[in-house]
Amino acid sequence: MDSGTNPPEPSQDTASLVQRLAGPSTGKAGLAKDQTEINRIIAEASKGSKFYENEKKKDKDLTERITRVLKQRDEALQGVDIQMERDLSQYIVHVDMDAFFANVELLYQPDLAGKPFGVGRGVLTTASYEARKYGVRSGMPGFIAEKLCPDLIFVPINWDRYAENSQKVMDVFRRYDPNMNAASIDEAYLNITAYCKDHNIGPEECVREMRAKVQEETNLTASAGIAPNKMLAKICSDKNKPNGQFYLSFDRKTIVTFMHDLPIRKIQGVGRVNERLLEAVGIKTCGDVFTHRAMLSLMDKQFGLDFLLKTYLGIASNVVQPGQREERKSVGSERTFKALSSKEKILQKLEEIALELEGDLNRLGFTGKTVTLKYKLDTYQVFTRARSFDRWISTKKEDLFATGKELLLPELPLTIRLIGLRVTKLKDLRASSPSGGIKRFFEPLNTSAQKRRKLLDDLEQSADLPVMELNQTEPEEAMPGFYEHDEADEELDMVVDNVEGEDHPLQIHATETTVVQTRPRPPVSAPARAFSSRQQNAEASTSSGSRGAVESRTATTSYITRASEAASRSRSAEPSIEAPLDTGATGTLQCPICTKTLETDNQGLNSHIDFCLSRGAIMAAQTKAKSPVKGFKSWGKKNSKSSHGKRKG
DNA sequence: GCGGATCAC
DNA sequence: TATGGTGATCCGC
Repeated sequence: MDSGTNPPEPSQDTASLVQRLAGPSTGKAGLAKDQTEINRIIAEASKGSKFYENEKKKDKDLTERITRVLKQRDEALQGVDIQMERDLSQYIVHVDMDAFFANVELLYQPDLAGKPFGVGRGVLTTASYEARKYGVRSGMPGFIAEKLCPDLIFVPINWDRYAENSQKVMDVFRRYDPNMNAASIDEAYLNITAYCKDHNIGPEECVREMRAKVQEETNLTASAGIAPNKMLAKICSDKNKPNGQFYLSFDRKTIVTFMHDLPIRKIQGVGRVNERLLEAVGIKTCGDVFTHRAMLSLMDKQFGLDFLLKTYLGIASNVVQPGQREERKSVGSERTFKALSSKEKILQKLEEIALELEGDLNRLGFTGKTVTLKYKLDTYQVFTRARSFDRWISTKKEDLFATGKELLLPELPLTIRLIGLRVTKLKDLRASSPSGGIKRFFEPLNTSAQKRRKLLDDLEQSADLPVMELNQTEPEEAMPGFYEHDEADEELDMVVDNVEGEDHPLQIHATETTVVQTRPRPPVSAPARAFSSRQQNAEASTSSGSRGAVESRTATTSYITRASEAASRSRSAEPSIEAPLDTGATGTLQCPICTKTLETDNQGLNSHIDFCLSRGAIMAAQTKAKSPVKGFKSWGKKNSKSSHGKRKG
């Protein structure tokens, strides 16, 4: 910007010095050119004076201090990495079946080979690889897929087939890790460390062998990722898909490099919405997290600094265990249909749903205390209405229907395209109840196999659960999800300890985490905030087995755009996303980390935050990580104010 | 506790 | 002309 003729080193100093000389009142309004010119004149006039020399020295000192701070910060983060290496001991594998539904269908309908087809109707759960060449993707509406590929063949869903084949596949996986975690019908996490050791083979060879076994026994192919933790393994399994595998070298440098250019969207828990929010603040890749760490620390409450930093460093849980306990939180049923306005017809749909729900509740052995009605208008706006009871509700269709009606009737008249009922605040009727045993728990579920749910429940149950676990312990303390608290936490704690030891402890007020929790953490992991909630979600969902689109995360352009448009259309306008920091503003700012009040501009604040970050932020983040997690919320207080009307169509 | 949102699959 | 279903979590009320 200014005198480019200066020697290399002073150039930077000069800029800040000039700024310093200009005094604290450099408003941002004046804007660059005028202000720089003014600053220059002031600097020129001050030259040679004692004041000038003193300021020069002060500026130099500050610059050096900042250099030290940055170095310290880098060392701290490096320290985390180094510590992390201690934890590179486990070979974690994520296996993902290739185009699972499509390839299973090929086993039953060989004439489909080489043809473009999709599984599903309204929305495709899977597209054959042939169809993908046309741009057809899972999650894509059928009519769009058809436009992309007029010859597309639509194959109806056959859950029985997928469940059966999934069983076979999982059985293979289990040979390599008895504690394998079936993350969904076509995905699993394994820890093959023990297997590799026992059989004296390397992880890559092991996985190659396993995938070959799968293919040999099921004629289905799988892709896999091998990495030191689940997050990385999952990302890696996508790298050489289909029918490939990717081994992420277990050294810090490789991991950091790997993460650096990785689109943040690849991280589990970062969906379309958060991708856009992060993009709006300049974060597209995991490396950008580091670049914008100062801003992110200010946005901690919204984004979850802890989660993002861990992600940037490639740190995540490496605990693999079967989806065990019955931690189901809800049972529900919903159906989409041609939009209806007639009260009678709508009630009929509701009754059908009530019947389905009754079946599900009884089959699964649950009741609950809260019933939630969900309906979607023909405008696609979704609403829910709930009612809680003091008692366990009756799971009889008539009673579910009655409650549903009670919730729905006041809303009418409406034009509705979906109705659903869900029961929450569950009670597990088959759990180690007062007198009963788990008796029917493993009893074969004979009925007609048309229900995918049942099949998948079978699937889960077949993962031999130790029976004793179930009746021995109080429901409360049979809490294995506890481990989900990954070792990363402990390691970070250690690192922080080290860093703290080097210097005087910086005061860290847990800014928003009211309490530093020393109590045992709640069931299931409570890692970072925000995104982590979705991680938990993913973890938890493994126990019930999800059954949605296979291979979902293949972003499609057009309809995604439309979806988000629709979403924002119903609200006010697109939230105008402004730079959260006024880059030139000077004033009283509060450091979000140490909560200290600072009289500085943004640059100063940034420097200060860097300072805090290098020593305290990680610890603070850890502290917070141990308490229940907050979210990834609206954009700060400033515009968080309700755009939140409760209107309905 | 309720309702809206987001996310995974 | 026709965009799914199940389950989980978080936040602001």
